[in-house]
Amino acid sequence: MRNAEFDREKVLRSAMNAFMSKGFANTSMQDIKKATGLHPGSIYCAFENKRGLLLAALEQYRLDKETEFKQFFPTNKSVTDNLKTYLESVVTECISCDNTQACLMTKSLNETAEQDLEIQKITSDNLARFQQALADKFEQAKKENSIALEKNSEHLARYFLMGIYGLRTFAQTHPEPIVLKQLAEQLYQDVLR
Amino acid sequence: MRNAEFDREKVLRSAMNAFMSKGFANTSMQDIKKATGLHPGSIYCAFENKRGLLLAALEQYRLDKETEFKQFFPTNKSVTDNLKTYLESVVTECISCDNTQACLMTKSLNETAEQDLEIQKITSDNLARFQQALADKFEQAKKENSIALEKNSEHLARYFLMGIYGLRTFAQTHPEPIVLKQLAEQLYQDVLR
DNA sequence: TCCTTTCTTGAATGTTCATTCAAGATACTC
DNA sequence: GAGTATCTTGAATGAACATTCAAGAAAGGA
Repeated sequence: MRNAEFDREKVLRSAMNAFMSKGFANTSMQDIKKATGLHPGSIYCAFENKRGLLLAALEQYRLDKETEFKQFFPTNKSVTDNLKTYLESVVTECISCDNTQACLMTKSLNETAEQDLEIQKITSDNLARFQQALADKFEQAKKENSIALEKNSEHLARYFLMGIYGLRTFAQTHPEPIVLKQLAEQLYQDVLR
Repeated sequence: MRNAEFDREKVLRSAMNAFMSKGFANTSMQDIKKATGLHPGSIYCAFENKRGLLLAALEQYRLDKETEFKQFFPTNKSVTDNLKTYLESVVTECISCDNTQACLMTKSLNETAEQDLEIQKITSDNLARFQQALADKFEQAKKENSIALEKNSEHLARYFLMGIYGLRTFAQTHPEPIVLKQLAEQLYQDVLR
């Protein structure tokens, strides 16, 4: 008997970062070895192949982001304030120009869109799940009387998500903090109007 | 003496489509051969290498998109109506789920961001140029009294562009026409409010 | 302490790919 | 119509890559 030596979560987070900064196709096994510290054999033993590593990394990313998202919504503050804080954190993430600036879901969706239906489904489903989480928050905001009852929570969630996508792409060309904050501010205003 | 047989613009448009549907890294020379009808030797003779082909395709894309954009702004109609028509055309393009749905600029920016500074600069500059074209339209809209004079044209252009980016990404997960049209409609309202 | 089981290692493998190049084809010039 | 310059062709090349595997290392059980 002998247990695996590596920490699965750490390895997956390293792999996530590698995929986010270089993309899946441009990340070689050597890059992965450098990032994770694991030799090819171990990777193949644990995740079957490079694609399997991406699938596992996507799942870990989902878990991490869901946990992170929940932490932005403490019940002692209003949902709308929390949404604002969350949006500001997205901007902060965009500004801190490290390789983690992209979203692994959208990046993978973009790269493997037409070529890998399973990955397309996984990423689409996860983004839809995030959208639903947002819709739940808007529904809650109605109960707190922060937004009008006649508003459609699902539409608001879609629009907010669209804004985040846009913000992220925009940040790749203009990483100027002031500009990004201004855009986020208007997005927030427009959604909560 | 002998002239080249192929039509450079046609070849570049075929290459553009190949790169947009599969991405740069995932498009092999065989794919390019199939798409353009040109054998490797001819490609290398005309564009130096695969990357050179991308650079030429990016330039052609810019030219094509600038021409297309101008056609959306006939002077016999109001700028705001033209902007609306343009936005609707973006949605239509997203819906017609063919491989041309993505924008070659953002796709290339996403894929080669950290690895190729020259391509990063080219794509960023071209997107900034597009943003300026939008700002000009908003400035013009002020003169037509369609938007308030105190509005900042540059901010409006950035926000509008952010919306287009978001719309395009959103369309990859939800290509439902009604939803996309609704999002575009609100974007238009929010910008012109 | 030794044995067995499992994990780790990294060189070897075979494939895919961008790129090259020499032979062949074609159009233009004189 | 012959000669030449240029373009086209596609097989050959070599590099990079994902993947495999057999040998070595380490941990737990007896």
